[in-house]
Amino acid sequence: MTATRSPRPPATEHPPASRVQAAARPQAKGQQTKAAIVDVALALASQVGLEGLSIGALAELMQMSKSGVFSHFGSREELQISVIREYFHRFEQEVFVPALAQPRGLPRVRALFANWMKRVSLELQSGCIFISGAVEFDDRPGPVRDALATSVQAWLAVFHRAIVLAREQGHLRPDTDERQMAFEIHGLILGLHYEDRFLKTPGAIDRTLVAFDHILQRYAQATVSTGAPRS
Amino acid sequence: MTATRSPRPPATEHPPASRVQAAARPQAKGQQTKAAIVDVALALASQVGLEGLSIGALAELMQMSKSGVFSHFGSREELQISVIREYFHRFEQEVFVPALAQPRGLPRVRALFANWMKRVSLELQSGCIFISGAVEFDDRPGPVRDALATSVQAWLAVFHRAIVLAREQGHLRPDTDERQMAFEIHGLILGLHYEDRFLKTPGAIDRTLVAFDHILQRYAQATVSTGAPRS
DNA sequence: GTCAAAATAGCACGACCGTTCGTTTTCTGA
DNA sequence: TCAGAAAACGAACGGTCGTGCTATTTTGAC
Repeated sequence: MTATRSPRPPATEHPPASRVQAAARPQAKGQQTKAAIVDVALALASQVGLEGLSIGALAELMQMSKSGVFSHFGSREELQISVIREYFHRFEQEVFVPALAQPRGLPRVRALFANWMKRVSLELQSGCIFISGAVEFDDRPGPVRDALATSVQAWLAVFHRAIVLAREQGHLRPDTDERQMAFEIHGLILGLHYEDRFLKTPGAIDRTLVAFDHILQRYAQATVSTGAPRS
Repeated sequence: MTATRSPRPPATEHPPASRVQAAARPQAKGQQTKAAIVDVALALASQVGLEGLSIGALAELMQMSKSGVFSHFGSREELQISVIREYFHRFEQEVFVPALAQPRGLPRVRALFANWMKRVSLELQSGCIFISGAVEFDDRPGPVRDALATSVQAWLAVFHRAIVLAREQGHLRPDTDERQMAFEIHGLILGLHYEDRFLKTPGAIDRTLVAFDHILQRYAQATVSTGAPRS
């Protein structure tokens, strides 16, 4: 409580200058350890949730002392926020970046959706923090919730942008309400997460694909190919 | 899924015979207290989740001792299961039962959906345990998870049944895949919960209503009125 | 009013929680 | 090589957790 100063360990934050010999001395020991902790913490939080993430359990997995782990973050909240940032980064790398290989428009939207599905279904054994976190923090204000909401909104904005591009490319009907379409697709992802991961409904993935097609059929410009030939 | 019979536990447990003078001696003191505890526990769990539900906090709210609360359940898991059963019961009373006033078919489906939306959106300040619980227990096997899944599946089966009736009434296209339709609507509810309750996206309710209309337009029998004139 | 049974209280337990702090080890750069 | 800094440790604190146990109180039927 006192702690008016908070010495602010530089987190990852800004790697100030250094950067020089790059490969040779990639980062100080501390940063390296911290990254390893966040890595394990993310895996742990994917199983037990951000709220279930405990420093003791994390220390055991890391074969470190509790205080050793703790000192890298200064508080549990900061650890949670680090995990959220890391998850966002991976989400970008594994969902967004690969989809850029597809041309603007419906093909890219399809790729984004397919990658997104993978992140959420049982294919990955680990859960989606953006979904579990939303439930855990939906009426618990604070910096963790803020970080989570910011990350999610950033991703949703990216997806929305891809839809806008698809309309501009003429792949979607000119009167398409892109936000409405994004909302409907987001619902599909949440449905997939629920039915596949919790209820383990057989065929949930296929249902999601069919539903996605239904949405596309509604919004797609009839005279133009919707992109993927079959697959 | 299994649940060939569903023995229908009458809420609290078995009030074996008694039942006789009904109104005069409604229930033993213990049952009464237990019901009051479950009532408060449900409200608490709606805010902090089933995992966040703690006997200590509950005892304080009840102005009872921890052991006094505890002895009614024998374990925390049993408390959680009691809460789930109570939530299911209220869900039935507030979502399902009122919709029976509507005639079979699309009108009843619409009513079910409208009541379901209310349960999930911010109108009620308390969260939906079927949704938060799914995330908390999606990879945590055990009796609590089982109770939760059973309740959810029972409700989804009811909703599915209403759709089947709607098709049989000729309100939906004869080739309607009722499970697919139910899946898509379930996704809408989850989307509403996420965007309204967590992201607080403005207009989430309207987006949900529009999306519901889109689904109806896809599946509805074109030659027949879809039921509700406007509302 | 009596008395057994049911309900509740009180207390203690071991475990784990996040956090603090002083010490010790390890790393790093000149 | 060696000092200074960074990192990790270890023990402890005050809490809360679920759960046993034994008293004590309350209840309800006779």
